[in-house]
Amino acid sequence: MGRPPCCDKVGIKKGPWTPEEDIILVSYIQENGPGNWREIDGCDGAGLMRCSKSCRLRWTNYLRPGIKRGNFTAHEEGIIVHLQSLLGNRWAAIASYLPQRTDNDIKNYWNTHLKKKLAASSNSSVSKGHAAIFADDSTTTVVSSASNPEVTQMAIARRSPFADCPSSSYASSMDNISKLLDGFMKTASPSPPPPPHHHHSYSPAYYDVKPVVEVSNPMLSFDHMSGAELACYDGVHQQLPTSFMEHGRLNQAPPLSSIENWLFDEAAEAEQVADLMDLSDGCCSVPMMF
DNA sequence: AATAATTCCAACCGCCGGCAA
DNA sequence: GTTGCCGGCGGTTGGAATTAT
Repeated sequence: MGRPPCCDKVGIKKGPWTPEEDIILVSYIQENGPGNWREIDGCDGAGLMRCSKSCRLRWTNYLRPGIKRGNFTAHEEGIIVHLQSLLGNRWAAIASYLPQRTDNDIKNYWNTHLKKKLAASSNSSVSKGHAAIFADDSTTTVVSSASNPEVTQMAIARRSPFADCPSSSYASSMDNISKLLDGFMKTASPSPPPPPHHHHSYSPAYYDVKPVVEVSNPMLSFDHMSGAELACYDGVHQQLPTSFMEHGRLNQAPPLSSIENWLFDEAAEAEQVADLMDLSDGCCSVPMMF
């Protein structure tokens, strides 16, 4: 016998999320923290007629803290290209090196941009051992694709259970949510967004209410006494969940292995080259090597 | 201005491993 | 030990947005 069955699929909503649903989901996670997806779905607590899977996806790919949206930088592009050559299509593993980007984002970017560039430049390959990057009209492309098991394992190991809580600051997502709320308030009736549901008890361990010491961002502050980042929800400053703290920017990344150092050193090198190319008005006839 | 083609990306689907009952 | 759910992952798709004709 396994676990009791999840809710049936009758009445489960699909398709694009509405601002109202986002608000409800954010409110629920604000109360309960990410991870209790089983309890979110349509037959239970949050009041969303969405399956837990859909909620998790919406959170991890769109609403979660620290997500950076918009164009990829040359640096990010270089890292993706480089790691893809080493790891293959292990988007989650690649995303662990770009905490501000979701695996879905990286996958989309690869499929819509980088793959084409790879195809376009595959005729003229230059290698440096395992991978070669080219510059063609302001872009970079990888050519070879030798898989490296050591790097693969390393990347997988980096994908911690808290990988959904990125090593970037909470602010960018608070910004996301702020924008979301702003957009919602503009379109919604004068009545406020639905209040958080309280089907689950408030957990002091998860959201400790702390006095605010310093506020540099309307939605984010910092408690020097505890070293905790405080998020402002509903006008109340609350300490971010432990998972956020452990993997937030306050937490230093684990020591890099030589291979990781190598990856980032070369990525940084690529960025410098890209910057130089930007300065030279996009003249990219010079091959860029990793 | 209208239509077609292309691009982009949010969301869904199916599979798998881990784990709870 | 077995069963079946949950969470995570990668592949795929549908439709909105953008660009080209």
